[in-house]
Amino acid sequence: MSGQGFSVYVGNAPFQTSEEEIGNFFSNVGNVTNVRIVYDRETGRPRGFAFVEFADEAGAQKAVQELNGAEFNGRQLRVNLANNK
DNA sequence: TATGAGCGC
Repeated sequence: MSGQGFSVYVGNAPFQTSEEEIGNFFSNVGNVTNVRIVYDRETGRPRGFAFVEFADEAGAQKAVQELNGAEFNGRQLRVNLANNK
């Protein structure tokens, strides 16, 4: 059925936010194993979204349920299951 | 000193 992995897509994130802050925030719903902020290859600026990887898929799904729409540094986060390439 | 939908080094 679902081929989705343990990574979640985090959109609408503040431009000035570190992976540590994101990991700390998502650590509330599960065991975060990795956080990757997506930067632009051409300019090097943050593109405004990131990916958070969880140790378990349950943590990823809980992050979607609990943190999707949650406020983070004044922005409302968009959390969804990542494509997991 | 910037920007704001969307899926990646």
